[in-house]
Amino acid sequence: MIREEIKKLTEKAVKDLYGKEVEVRIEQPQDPVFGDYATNVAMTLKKNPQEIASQIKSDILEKAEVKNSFINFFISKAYLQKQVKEILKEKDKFGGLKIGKGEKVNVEFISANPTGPLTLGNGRGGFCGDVLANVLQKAKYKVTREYYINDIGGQITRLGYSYVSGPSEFKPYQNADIDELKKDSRVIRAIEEYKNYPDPDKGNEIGKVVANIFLKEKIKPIISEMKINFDVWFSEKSLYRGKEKEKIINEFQKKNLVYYNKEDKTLWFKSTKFDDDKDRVLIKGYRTGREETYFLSDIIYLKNKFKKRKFNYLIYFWGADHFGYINRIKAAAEALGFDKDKVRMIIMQLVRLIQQGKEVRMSKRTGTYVTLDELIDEVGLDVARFFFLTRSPDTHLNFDLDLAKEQSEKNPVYYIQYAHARICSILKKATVGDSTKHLKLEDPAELRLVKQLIRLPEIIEDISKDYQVQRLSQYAVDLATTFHKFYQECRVISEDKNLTQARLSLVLATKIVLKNTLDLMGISAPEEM
RNA sequence: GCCCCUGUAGCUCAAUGGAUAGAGUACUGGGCUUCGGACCCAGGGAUGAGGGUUCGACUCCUUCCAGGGGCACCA
Repeated sequence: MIREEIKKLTEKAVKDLYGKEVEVRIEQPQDPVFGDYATNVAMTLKKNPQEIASQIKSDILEKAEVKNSFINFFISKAYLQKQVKEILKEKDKFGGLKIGKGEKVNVEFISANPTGPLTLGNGRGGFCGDVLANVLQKAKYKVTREYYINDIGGQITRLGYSYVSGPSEFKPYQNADIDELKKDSRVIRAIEEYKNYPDPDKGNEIGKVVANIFLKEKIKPIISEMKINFDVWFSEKSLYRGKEKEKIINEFQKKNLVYYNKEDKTLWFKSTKFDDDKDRVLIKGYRTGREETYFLSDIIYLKNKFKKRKFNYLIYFWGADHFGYINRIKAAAEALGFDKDKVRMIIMQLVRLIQQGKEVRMSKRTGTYVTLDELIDEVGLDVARFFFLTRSPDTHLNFDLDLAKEQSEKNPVYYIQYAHARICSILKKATVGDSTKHLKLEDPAELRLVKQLIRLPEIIEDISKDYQVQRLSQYAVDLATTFHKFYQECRVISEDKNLTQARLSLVLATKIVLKNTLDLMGISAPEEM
């Protein structure tokens, strides 16, 4: 990676001159007159930039020039020409890094309750989670994509009751698919059983039957339509099969981190010892039904991930409504002796539905209900993915289906795909020869394109560090733009055989990088459009 | 009341504390006898308001204004 190499060169120069070990930051200037890469190290060290610049010598650089106290680096042609060959050699491996060192990462996302269809918010978290997982994999982390199924608890019980006493018992998804599922023989059987033995817990049984059907027949198909492959579907219920619950409570007792309230028979975890606002209940008291809180499940789950399955990092994609949960989960991690900094939550701001300029609440009855599969049907998967992937998680997303439909034809994703199709069309007209020979690439448009190509590993590195997935779509657009400009400036197939071969190699390299980028985003790279 | 997020061009969004704040879209005007015009080129337009830190602030701190989310023995 060129940025890495420049960084090392600069750090060495600083060390040789001043005997200091410093971490140098290499950035990319917006204006090309300031070079391809630049550093402000002279300013931060309060040293003479010219002195440092003169100390840096390498054939990867054409020059290192000082302007406004920055040191500006210009990459040499020879280096760029060589990089094209590298890309052709690495093919789909290009962009890959080793920084993950094979460490295990668990990325948990969507994890929607199996009590209703997937929403736009689930789509947002789903696509971002999936793409982050792809990127981390590319950076040599061992990634597990995981879906946590809430198949136990109040939601499920209420869902079950809604089949017995009508939809009003289950507000969030009134009418949603209830009539359809009421005709299902499995559901009918569960309802019959309930009627024969009207045990309060049976509501839970019906709920479980419905939830299972929902998961299998509604959620999983949409997820495969989203082109997301989960490695693990983890059942919350399964957490209670062994003795983990008791073990954890014992451990907390030994560490004096729990207390029991006799009056209402609740067991509390002292999360205030770890930066949480208040203590949290682990075992519920006066309510009927289940005694464990969701929080307790999550503690068992966390331990399962860290201890039993030996993950090095846990990443959670949550909606903003789960914000308050961060501290208590981190508190639990600390209490169990894990490093809380290895538990990372990515909070996605909520998606609101807008119609005719006003926010509307989801409701099937009023016809203002947009589900994820509806969106994908309407605009296509590539557009849907790109739509969510361009926005930073912090953006409060106002979703207007009419606007999305109207703009889908102009979506930048087509601009990127068009570049790919154009490349394929050129490559059909000629054969790329021996690319190990010297590639005579000298035109500014050619060199700009190569510089853009070799940024992919840098993007992977940046995303692996800060999880800002939107960098990737940003990059894809930049790359497509640079290619289209190159295409405008330089004719690929011409009388000049050497030049044609050099340019064909460059075009093929661009195809590889573009395809790798689109693959990471889960977006198709069409040969023709 | 306390905690978190947001406010950038008409609209939708970018910008690891860096140099002249970038794209798309919309609008205006140009460019194909040549590899795909779903393209390219040019133009006007923006950091909510005030203080502060810094050589340097959309970015960090602070006050205010506006919007969203959270503050459960729900998930």
